[in-house]
Amino acid sequence: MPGITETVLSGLSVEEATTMPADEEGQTPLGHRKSEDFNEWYNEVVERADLCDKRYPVKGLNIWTAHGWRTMTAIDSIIRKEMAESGHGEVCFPLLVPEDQFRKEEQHIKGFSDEVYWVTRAGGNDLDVRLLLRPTSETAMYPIFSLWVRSHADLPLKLFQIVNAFRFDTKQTRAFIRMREFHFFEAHTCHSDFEGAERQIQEDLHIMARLASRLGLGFLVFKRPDWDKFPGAFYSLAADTLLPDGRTLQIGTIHQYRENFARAYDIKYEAEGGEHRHVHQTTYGMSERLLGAVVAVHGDDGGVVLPPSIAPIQVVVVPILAKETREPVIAEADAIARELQKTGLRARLDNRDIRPGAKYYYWELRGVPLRIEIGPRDIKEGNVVLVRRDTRQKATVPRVGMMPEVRRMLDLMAMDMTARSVSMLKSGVRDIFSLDDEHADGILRAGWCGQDSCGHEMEDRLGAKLLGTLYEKAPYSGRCVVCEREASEQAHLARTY
RNA sequence: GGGCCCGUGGGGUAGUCUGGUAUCCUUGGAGCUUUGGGAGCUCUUGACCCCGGUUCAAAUCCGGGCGGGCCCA
Repeated sequence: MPGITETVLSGLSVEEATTMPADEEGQTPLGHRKSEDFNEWYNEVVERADLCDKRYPVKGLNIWTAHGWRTMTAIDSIIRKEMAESGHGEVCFPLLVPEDQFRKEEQHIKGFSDEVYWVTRAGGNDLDVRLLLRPTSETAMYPIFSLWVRSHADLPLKLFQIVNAFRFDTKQTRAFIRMREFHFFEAHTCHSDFEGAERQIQEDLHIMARLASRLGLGFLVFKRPDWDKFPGAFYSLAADTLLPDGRTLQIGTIHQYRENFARAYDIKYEAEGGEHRHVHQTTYGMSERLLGAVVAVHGDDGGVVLPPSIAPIQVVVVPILAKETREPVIAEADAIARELQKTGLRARLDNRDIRPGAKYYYWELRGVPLRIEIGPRDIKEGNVVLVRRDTRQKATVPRVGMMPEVRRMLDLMAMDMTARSVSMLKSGVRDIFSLDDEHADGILRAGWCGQDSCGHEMEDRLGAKLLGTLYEKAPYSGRCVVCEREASEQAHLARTY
């Protein structure tokens, strides 16, 4: 990546990038280093970067702060745009689901009943029909879908909502990654046949790819093993990204339901020939984990690093003030900020009365992609200083015509972030040929005959979860690491979040 | 599911064993001053998770509750 940057910035004055703002004693702005203690680093950075407040007195429920929420809703905006372009309508169903409605699809109940929150009383009386807080909205939506879908002309039905959902997860909670109340995107579609649903899944995968690219996240799509598919699904696909500690994080899921839910909820249409058929359904789910992944993958010892696409502030202008040159410098910095805003960038002037260095640390912690410094010296020379957040590379560029340079640097940063994440993912995949092989953290790849029993054996012996087989299959011929029968696929395993 | 640890200003902590004035850092507020990578000084706001017990006296000891963290399966 330095190669790319140097090429593009050639002709400009580029200073050596300072890798990390460690002081002489080696102290970093945060109390923990990402490379040494990822867990502590993550827990500290989400709060210090002002993305959330974890002091709400209920475990697993955090507060979205203004900065965190703007970042999350920026991700939502990308999703909404994708939904609009692919012909999905946005809806918003109620949070509460009546118990009897919930109980209609057997596998689905089995999968979720241990995790649901119940509302059993209201206004001092016990409820006749208990209500539950949606853990996902199939059971809220599908009885209504059966009213909405009447004929083939109503299909495909493509809807989505972005709402909060609740799951009483007993595992350790973690900001954005495992919450009991979480910010949830769910698309639900109905199709006249299986092929229609399959085409929908292809569209979802393309959306996943574009979104991940905008977030600078590398990912792999797996077909989950049967025992790990979504409760009620015919099959499940999942997008997993790799975090720096070698564990994977599921950031998106796509499910083929076939007619499973349609039968349980009686969602039928009249076909052109007059006969009545059940619809085929799919769902596509993502959550605030997208933000968690961005923080975990891109952050460094100085704080969060946000991709320009979702940064609430993309460029911060820091004036270098001195007593006698104060007014002209602020005026110039303000002019720059306004110009940036006119070109459509989210820019902000920081004219607080604190030292510039303090501002650098402050905005770096919050992940602002680009900083512009302007002081008396720059004004005299007709320059400004641009500083990238990810590499901390500084470039001095002429004040006249700086706007294209700002754009270019943001674009470069976005591309480099994606490239780094993809390369980290690639280098994190390792082949093993025996269950006794020493193996590092990361994604382990091993020949698999496809039998459940061999899959479980791998999980047990390797202490990892079977993510599944790659959805886009690479040709493979080898032997199952457990039973040594011929294998035409590779199982992928990892410790997961 | 099993085990371990911990609750002290907004955040991080000392004090708890051995009961008696609650420590330090940071943050917040005011002022002076300073500004090309976290400046300094002065003043200032702010805390012992809850309930009960023992005691002249409880952050400290005892019991219960609630909350939180970590490890293993």
